[in-house]
Amino acid sequence: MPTNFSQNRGYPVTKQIHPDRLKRVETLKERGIAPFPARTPGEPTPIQEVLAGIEENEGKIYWVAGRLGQVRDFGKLRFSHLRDRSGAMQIGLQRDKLPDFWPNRKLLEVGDIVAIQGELGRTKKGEPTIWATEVVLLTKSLRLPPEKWHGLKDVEARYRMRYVDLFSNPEVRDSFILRSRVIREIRAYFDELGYIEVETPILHSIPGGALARPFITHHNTLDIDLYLRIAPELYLKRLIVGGMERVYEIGRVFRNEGISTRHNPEFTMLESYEAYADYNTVMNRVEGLFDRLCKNVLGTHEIHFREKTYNLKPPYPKKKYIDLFAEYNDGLSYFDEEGVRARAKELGVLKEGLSPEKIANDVFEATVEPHLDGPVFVIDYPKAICPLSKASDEDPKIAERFELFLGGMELGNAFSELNDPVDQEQRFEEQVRDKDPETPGEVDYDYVAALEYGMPPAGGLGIGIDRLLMVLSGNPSIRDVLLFPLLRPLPSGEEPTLETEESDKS
RNA sequence: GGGGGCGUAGCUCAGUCGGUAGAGCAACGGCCUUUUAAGCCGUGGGUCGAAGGUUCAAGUCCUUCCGCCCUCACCA
Repeated sequence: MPTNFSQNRGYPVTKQIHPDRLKRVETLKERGIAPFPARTPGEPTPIQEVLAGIEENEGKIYWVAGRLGQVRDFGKLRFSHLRDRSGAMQIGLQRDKLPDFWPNRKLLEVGDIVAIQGELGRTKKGEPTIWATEVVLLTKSLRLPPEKWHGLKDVEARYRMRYVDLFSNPEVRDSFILRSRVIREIRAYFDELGYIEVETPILHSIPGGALARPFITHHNTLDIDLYLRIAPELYLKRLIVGGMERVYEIGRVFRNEGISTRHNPEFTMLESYEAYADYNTVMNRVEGLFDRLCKNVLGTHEIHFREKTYNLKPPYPKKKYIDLFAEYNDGLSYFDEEGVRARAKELGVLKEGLSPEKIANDVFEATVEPHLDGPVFVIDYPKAICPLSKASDEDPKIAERFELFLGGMELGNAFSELNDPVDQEQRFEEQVRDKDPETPGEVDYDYVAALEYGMPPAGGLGIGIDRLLMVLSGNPSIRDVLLFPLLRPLPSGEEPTLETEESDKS
């Protein structure tokens, strides 16, 4: 009962070891065939390559290696498919071509990893086939694979046993190949703009750069608590102070918060900072990046996500936060404290003890965000809710900040970076006075010191890579773009030994 | 944390009004040299997520618990 993960009786899947397969391991050994040999014979050719050259290469000899599919047995002839990382193709085993192997043919079965040497040809119906002249078992599979036609559907089993999901549902692998290509293309984009890719600490002594509860850990030798980073922001801006001028980091951040279709406690963030730029520059960068991803990776600007279609051809509309606020709240002014308060109460989002700006922002999130399918830049946020953003030269109440919405989700956050050390220090100290558990408990004075040396005007960007991939790949849940999403661990228990297994069966 | 849904064979799923636990694929034993969800003959396989309760009788009804999914809340 492998997918009855919930039953409280220890390791859940050992029962899947198939007794007949264990016996076949013994038979193999008796016949002098290693079930888990160290060496792979020949040099396997990727199946995709074999198939691509079939017209000119028919009759040539190839080694291919991969996982064996279901066997179709005709007595003196057996067909199966073989799948490797690049694709799948048919192999044909004929008694007359495999006199030595033939008595052992039934020791090889679906799920085993094998290498096959043989001549590339076709069947009577034209199916490209390698007619084996050598068959070498590389790894015996002890568990029954999921059903050939439906694959593995049970979502919990798919996430917990992604290794099975990947080989039994080939389209899953495609999502992760897409992920790899998108990230490579992001790097190429920033590299070509002269950005330097950097790696900054993940263990922080003061969590900062975002508002979120951190994970706490402990360093034994120093005997101090450390925090897994909630954002790389403050370190990256130190590099701007240091004169690196254009830097980006793609890395994991950790937030000790809820899990949902849009949230995983660890996720991948892109952050970039560019000196002598402002948030307008950054909007151009985002458009350039998305345009490039569409052209070079997807081959289209039209994407489908959660039953809706989006066009990612730039430019994207820019809408002012204040205007959107009024638009979806009957013309109510963001700055009308009493009106906003009443509206929050009416919506049921009013919480006591919050600043007027935060109340207003809750109203914004309740009334405006559901309508932001995007792509759209929401620009010019009230400065009071943007502690790391620079105020507009024209209007000191407005911060030069934008958030990017796409697919109804907040995908990115960016601003003209606040580089006034006095202003920054005051804002940090206000945060510390606030007893909100998500605000830092300590001012990062070292970061303030960095600003005191002088940080050039800069535009910074943060994009949630996983959410971006959800939209680009059309997967509605963040778990489908994470190879190993966080699930509650199974109850620990004694894993039965194989001997126990056998005696259980008898 | 609230609400809703789900959990039955290795996998995918049925299971009516409470009345002996089902199918397809997979597995096991055979036959077959052109199949590709191969076909044909035969066989085995279940603590129905767990515990408790109601009942003559529970996969089915009730309670509690476990896990997963969706949703709301939360979420720079």
